[in-house]
Amino acid sequence: MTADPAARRGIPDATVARLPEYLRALTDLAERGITSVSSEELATAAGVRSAKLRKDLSHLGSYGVRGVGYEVDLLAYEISRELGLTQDWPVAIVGLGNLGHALANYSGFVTRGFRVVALLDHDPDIVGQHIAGVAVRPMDDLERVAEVDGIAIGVIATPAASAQGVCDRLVAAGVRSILNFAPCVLSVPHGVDVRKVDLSMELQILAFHEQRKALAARRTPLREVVR
Amino acid sequence: MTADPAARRGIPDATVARLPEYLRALTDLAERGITSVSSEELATAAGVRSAKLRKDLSHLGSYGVRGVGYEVDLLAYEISRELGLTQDWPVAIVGLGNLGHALANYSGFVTRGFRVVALLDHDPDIVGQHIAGVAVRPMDDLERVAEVDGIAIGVIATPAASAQGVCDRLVAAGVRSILNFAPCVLSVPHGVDVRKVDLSMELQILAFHEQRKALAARRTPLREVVR
DNA sequence: TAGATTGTTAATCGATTAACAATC
DNA sequence: TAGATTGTTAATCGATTAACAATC
Repeated sequence: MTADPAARRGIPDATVARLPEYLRALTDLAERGITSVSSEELATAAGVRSAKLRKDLSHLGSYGVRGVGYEVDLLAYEISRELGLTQDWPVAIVGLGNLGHALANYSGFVTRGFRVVALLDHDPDIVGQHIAGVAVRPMDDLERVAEVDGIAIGVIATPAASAQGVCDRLVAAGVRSILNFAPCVLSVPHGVDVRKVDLSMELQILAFHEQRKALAARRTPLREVVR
Repeated sequence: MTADPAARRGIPDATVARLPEYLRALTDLAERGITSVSSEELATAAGVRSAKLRKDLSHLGSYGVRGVGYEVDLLAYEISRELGLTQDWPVAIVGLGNLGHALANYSGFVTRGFRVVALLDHDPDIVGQHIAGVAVRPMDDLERVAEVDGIAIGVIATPAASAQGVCDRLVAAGVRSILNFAPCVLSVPHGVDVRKVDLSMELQILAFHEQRKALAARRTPLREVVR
């Protein structure tokens, strides 16, 4: 259909979601001085099956050597490039309560192409504070900051009630990628990506499985139950 | 195959992962005084299509009324029960750096059946501090705490290097559900559930899509690019 | 009854897996 | 060459979607 092969090259969402995990495993290996790795070894380090890993990597290109494996540095670089981590992405965090505060200090944000360049909060008591070396600015500055600093990714760490309003302003200011920590659904126009992290949702999913284990143990007490 | 229908009733993982979102939407509706909702309305509030919502709910039972919709309170209760939130789950948080600190104070953890009953840290400077009304205890207390308080869910918010060790001790102490915030893969025996939340992974997935949007805009400059 | 909306079916779509030919 | 491991194929599995009969 499309002539341009790069335009066609659609990497499946499930694969994209695993690339950061592969990259993390490769970084670990590199730090341990390991220069070459098989799909079997890398898959184990990333917590997947080797067939899935090879299938995933095949979407990026052919960076392995049959009979040998993958060169750690090369593969790490190719995944980084595919994920867009060879560029620099300016990030703004909106809402600096406990969670926003922790995010601003989170080392995983600073590394790998992300730069937290702006912190914004509504509360006059928080505005002016320095967190992780960055001054917290008032919400009024949002549009100016987005333009001047060229914010690519907005992190929303406000209460749910304010999240949609903040999101609307970020989008109006040209931000097309949103990471939402507020426990609510955000509606955005086409072309804007939202990813949601809801800490209590994860706990609830665990509770579901925990409950099933408790029920199963009660139903079939074949082994002794851990006290 | 199995005689017991409850044992057979396998709710798909994808459905379980959405139940907390439905529950959140229902709680919002209830707070706004809305007592009845159609699948179309609830689906919009939860950010999914109505067909998917109805399919998901059909796995729990038949709690709607044809031609009318769902009673908000009833459905919220049934989902809560299915998720195991009508019980009380004692939670321990290990590692009280910035993130662990934020988690201990996170209101989403306190509500809905979860009780943060224990905080543990390795650092003598942190041990003894009170966070969200709970005293931080030394790591040596882990096994005692797990038994005495009956910890059901362990939250790991330590650096990656310590995470597997902490996980092993939690599992040995009888904890079968782990929420891992450390950026590493944990290996656990069969019967133990691990869910992982990696904040930087989410950013990386956003960066991938952001990069594609930038490339697409460059390739086909049909509309003006937001400056 | 007429209108509305659920619960379910059947078709489609996408992801996973095992197996193996290709090839280092 | 012999041994090892990739990249790909084809089969399976599970999730999504649209459509509609059931039914309030």
